[in-house]
Amino acid sequence: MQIQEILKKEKVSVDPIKELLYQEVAKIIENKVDFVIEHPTEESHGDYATNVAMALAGVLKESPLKIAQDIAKKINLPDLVEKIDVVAPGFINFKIKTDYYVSELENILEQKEDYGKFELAEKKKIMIEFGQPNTHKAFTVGHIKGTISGLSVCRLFENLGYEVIKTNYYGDIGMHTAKTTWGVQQKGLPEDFESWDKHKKMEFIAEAYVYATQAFDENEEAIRKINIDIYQENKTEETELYEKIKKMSLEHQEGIFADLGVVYDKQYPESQVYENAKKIVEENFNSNPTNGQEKIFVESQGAIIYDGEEDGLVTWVMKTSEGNPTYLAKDLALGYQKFEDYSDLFLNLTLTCVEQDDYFKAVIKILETLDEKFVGKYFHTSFGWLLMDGKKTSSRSGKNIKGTDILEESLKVAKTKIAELKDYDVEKREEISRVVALAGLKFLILSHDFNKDVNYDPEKFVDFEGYSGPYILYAYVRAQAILRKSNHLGVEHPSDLEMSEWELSLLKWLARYPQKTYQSGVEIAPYTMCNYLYELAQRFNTFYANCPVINATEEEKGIRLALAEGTAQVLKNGLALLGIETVEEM
RNA sequence: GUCCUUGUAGUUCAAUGGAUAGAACAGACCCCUCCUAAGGGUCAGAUAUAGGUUCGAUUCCUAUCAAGGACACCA
Repeated sequence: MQIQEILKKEKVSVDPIKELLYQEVAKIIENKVDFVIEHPTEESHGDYATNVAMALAGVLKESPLKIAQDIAKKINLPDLVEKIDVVAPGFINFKIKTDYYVSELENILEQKEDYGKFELAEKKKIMIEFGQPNTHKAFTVGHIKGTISGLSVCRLFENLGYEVIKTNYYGDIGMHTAKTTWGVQQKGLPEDFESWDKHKKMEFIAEAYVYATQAFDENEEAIRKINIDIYQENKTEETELYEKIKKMSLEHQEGIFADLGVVYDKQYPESQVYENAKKIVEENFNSNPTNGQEKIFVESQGAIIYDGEEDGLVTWVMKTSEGNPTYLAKDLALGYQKFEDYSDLFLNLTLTCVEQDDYFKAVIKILETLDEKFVGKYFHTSFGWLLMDGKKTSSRSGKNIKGTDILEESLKVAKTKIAELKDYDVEKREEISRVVALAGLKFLILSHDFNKDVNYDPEKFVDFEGYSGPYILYAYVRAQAILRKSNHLGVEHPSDLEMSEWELSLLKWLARYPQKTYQSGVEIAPYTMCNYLYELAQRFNTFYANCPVINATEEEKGIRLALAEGTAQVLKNGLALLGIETVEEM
């Protein structure tokens, strides 16, 4: 089963009107056929529509239009339906009273930051593992993407009502650490290294890794020795250096996580699961395949492997012929560790780049085979690459773009842009640039389906106009400006007053927020939230251009101010789900 | 070769099996005496190919083509 299906099993009320209409229609047709209540794409058709007549036409052998008319006549219309229409080829459209949407707007203003939050009957824990950088190596753009994506998934799950445990699993052991240690040793640490700034230090480390990788073939023996010393925790000059680099890497990473707004609840260093990984492989190693033991790992060419053929998978090495457990074995140990630390864990979700899809199929399959407690609990989801100019970057090539580069670049562009447009003092400019830059980068990354790659054009950087994070922030800022200048004292919304199309369009879209947060969460799809928020900002901007608020007549003013306030609130709530902060001016 | 993912305007992305396939950027125009023009408006422009399922397919199925990824001792 997919994790999405499990999440969808929780009974929560997402859209009460939809549920009401569904029940009423269902009563009439007596479960003869599946149908849906949906929002028509074209809003002039109505607020809700159903395809029930078309679906029923095949069963009843009658014209869908006639069936639709019958149903429309028979249906017991809820009070909040203003109008019902039947249209060719057989759609039944429902128009909802404006009063309902006004009352939903009241809910927004009352519930504020709690608007759109779901509550589950039982608080369940979900662990989300994301980020996973390696120490002794550059923090790549992929890690940036993973961290930003993971944070958003955490926020979305929290919004669904789960208790989320943010987890990081970082690679502080293995050949890459040995390579880097060797590389640094060869290059020699500069005298004044300690006084360098952390990014510059890290750059030096990353270069040492590239250098060692290129020189690996001629120096394999020396590097492998370092690797063994690290694994065996031998005290040598090299392992001391290894520890020093590790400490520095971790400080560096923590700084980046903080910049991105992530604070982990739990961190698992790979070195910590190493011993257990060994044990798991040994305990499940079938040394004599002919004795009928039901142990799943076997010997092959000096290594211990998992033969996944029966399960439709390939062969994976569990323990190298050198005797070290592989990353897969360590991931198994990590699984056990997670469930030991949190025995009441409802689900685990590991979020990585798409290249690990098949690998995690094996991890999960093996975990489920080894222990029943993992069945239906351990999941993996992936996201596509962050491409530079349509191409992948590699941490081995010299010309790679590091994670910190795109953070710095985005900040630089935001600063320039603000300096061009506004005359804020330095402190204010710094703070606004920081928020705007992150909004731009995060929105760019989150606005794509996880199955797809994201293109980052280093020339253009990210857009600050149109479909972008700053566009949404800007709408928020405009709404806040209105509220600041209106000295509003609570908001009154009358009214028998006929609303304009722009006001109605905004009002109705605001009410969609809860269902969009739900969809975005259960489908693990932050991009759905991006699309919603963009359209909200768009509708607000159109409203803004057509409906003066502060200079409106007294009777118009009530609802318009409420719309501005409601929009600001929903934008803020939605952006928070993406891990994006707001600013009051920009 | 086997398996997985993805093919929609010039470009980057949308569209729980539904009504006229939506946006943004780039292009051509228009709008600041009015709440921040990082904005609003107008025009032009797209479902890889061939079958199938369905009342209805961008969406589901099959094949082909194209791009990317995974596939034994690196993580």
